[in-house]
Amino acid sequence: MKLTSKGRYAVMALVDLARFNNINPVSLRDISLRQGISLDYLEQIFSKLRKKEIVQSVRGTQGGYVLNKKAKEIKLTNIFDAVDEKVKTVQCKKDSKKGCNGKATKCLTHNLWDELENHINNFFDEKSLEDLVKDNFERRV
Amino acid sequence: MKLTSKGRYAVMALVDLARFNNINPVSLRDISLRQGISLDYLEQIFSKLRKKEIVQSVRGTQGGYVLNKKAKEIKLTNIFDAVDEKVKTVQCKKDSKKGCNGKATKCLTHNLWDELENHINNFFDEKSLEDLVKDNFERRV
DNA sequence: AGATACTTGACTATTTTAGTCAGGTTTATA
DNA sequence: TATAAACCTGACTAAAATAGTCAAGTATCT
Repeated sequence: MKLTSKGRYAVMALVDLARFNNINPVSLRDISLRQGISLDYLEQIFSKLRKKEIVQSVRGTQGGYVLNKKAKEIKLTNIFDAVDEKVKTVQCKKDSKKGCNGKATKCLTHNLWDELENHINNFFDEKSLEDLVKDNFERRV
Repeated sequence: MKLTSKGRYAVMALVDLARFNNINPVSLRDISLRQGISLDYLEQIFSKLRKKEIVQSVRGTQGGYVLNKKAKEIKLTNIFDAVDEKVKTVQCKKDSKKGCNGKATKCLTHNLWDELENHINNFFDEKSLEDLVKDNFERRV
């Protein structure tokens, strides 16, 4: 089980963005330079973040991106969701009423994966962008 | 982020094994049939489980596998570890003394991924094979 | 007008996953 | 002792996912 770069980059970029947010739109170019992430890749990522209304874009010179909500209201869940980084533990198809994979009963470990999924999602639900920025600021002092 | 089949299969197979453990060695063929996992793939998985001393093999006719420890003492951590299913969140190389990726400071989200890793591992550390077998038995009653 | 920066979609190399396949070795039992 | 059940090992591979790149725009500030 591995977290993908896309998810990590999205979070890194948003933390970077959040730190400068109050002043001006932040250009992807700046984020790219500061965080060492390819500009083209960032564009893909921000396109998704925009569609999910996590950021707003400002076109033209001096343009860039701005948070679309307060940092406090942006949870990790939202970010991962936007870039299609879902936690997925169970493959069992749920269409058959009670069982997994067409069998009559749930597979031996069905509940386990459900629990795990909840456990991880709880973590993501609780952490907000604001938390991350704060944590970062404090470490630096 | 996705759990791979190898990890899921390993856990499923061990739960299956644990249920019959007290009587006789359980053959992979039986597990394969009951759980719908390819025999060849199971062999790969059990080879790893054996090397990490989670199971013991009994060769020859009527042979199979037996748990090498009490179900209570086998934690999910051990299982995932054995089949190389580690939770890996951070890519940052740790060799540079304080920073990530050769930079002077930790990357903006370093602590976050560490926390997440711990959060997930806590879950794995606490769940034992026994818990899973019990949970399964209770559901069935 | 020109530069900056967003926007979109197609393309691709690499890696990982999820197995398969082939050819063993060991041992209980008929 | 022959044979079949079952473990054991390593090499191979198709398919999917990942991590990007590339190209060709469009919008807007100065």
